[in-house]
Amino acid sequence: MLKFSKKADYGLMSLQHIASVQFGDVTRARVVKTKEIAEEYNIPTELLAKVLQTLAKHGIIESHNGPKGGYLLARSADAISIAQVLEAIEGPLGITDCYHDKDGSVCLQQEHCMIRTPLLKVQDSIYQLLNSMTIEDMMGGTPLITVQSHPAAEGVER
Amino acid sequence: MLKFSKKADYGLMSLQHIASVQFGDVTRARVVKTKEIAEEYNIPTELLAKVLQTLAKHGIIESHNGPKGGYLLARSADAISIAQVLEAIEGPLGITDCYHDKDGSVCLQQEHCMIRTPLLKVQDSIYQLLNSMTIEDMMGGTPLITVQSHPAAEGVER
DNA sequence: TAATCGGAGACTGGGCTAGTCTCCGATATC
DNA sequence: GATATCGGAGACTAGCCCAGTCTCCGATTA
Repeated sequence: MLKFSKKADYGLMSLQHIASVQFGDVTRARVVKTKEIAEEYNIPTELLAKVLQTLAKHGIIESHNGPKGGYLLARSADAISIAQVLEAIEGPLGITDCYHDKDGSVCLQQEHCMIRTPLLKVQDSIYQLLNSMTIEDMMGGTPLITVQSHPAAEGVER
Repeated sequence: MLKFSKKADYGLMSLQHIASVQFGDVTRARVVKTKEIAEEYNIPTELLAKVLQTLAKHGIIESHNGPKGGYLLARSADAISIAQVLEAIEGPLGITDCYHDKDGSVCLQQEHCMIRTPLLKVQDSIYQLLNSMTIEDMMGGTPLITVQSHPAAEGVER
């Protein structure tokens, strides 16, 4: 449950890789080709291409065509949050359907639904969590995120 | 992305309903029938039946057969966390596949995967969040969960 | 002008989700 | 003890979406 898609995994891996090539060792900074990432991480090249195209379209990475082309981060690694990457690849974050009913589809349960508001808070908390972590945090550094427990719920057994 | 399944929604709604019937007004405490919930919230009866059976099998609610039968919470509402409900219905929480490779399937990316550890921390944080909120929190009370931001990531634009 | 990049869209197979159907067993009531 | 009303359970189906493939195009550099 609550699983990331493979595309999201591939996207995060790629960004971490690009960041490490681009910023890890200044003397070797260069653009990164799709094929290079695909081979290193055993990802199907053409699927990865789609993921990178999506990230480029959302302004997270820059694309450069032609021979010697490839991708670069569009901004520094600490300015790219996991939430941004996930939203680019998988669309808007939404724990339940009823928070983005673009079309006319109305939640059949809404007349008596009591759980909408509490779940919205959960969703916001998850979003904050994902938005507070960046690509930089995934490069060797250990993330320092903690969650403040709800006092009334302490001691819920597992 | 990161969406709950409909079954999970139905399960949470049902538990909130059962809890409010059972504990909301002591003079009217009674067992709750599947059909009653299904009709009130416009949920397909037989699908809801499956969800409730699953919750019963996991010891979250008690079933009573026969006429005048139905369901009751197996413990108080503040002892049932959202995480427990989700795990019962959707299986173990796992943001990425590679955290529960029961069978021999091995992550093809694992040899160079740098994002495993950081993502595990994200997963734990989400779990804590879901485990700190209970059915009781969904009954009128507003949940008080907050997330402590990662200092280095503050100011990441959206 | 040719080789090497990314851009983009159509297409497909498979697995999962949501929902249906059917039959069974337990129990309360008369 | 017969019967009606509950839950228990498993097979089945339709549809959606994810993952991955194929193909062709445009841009750029040498």
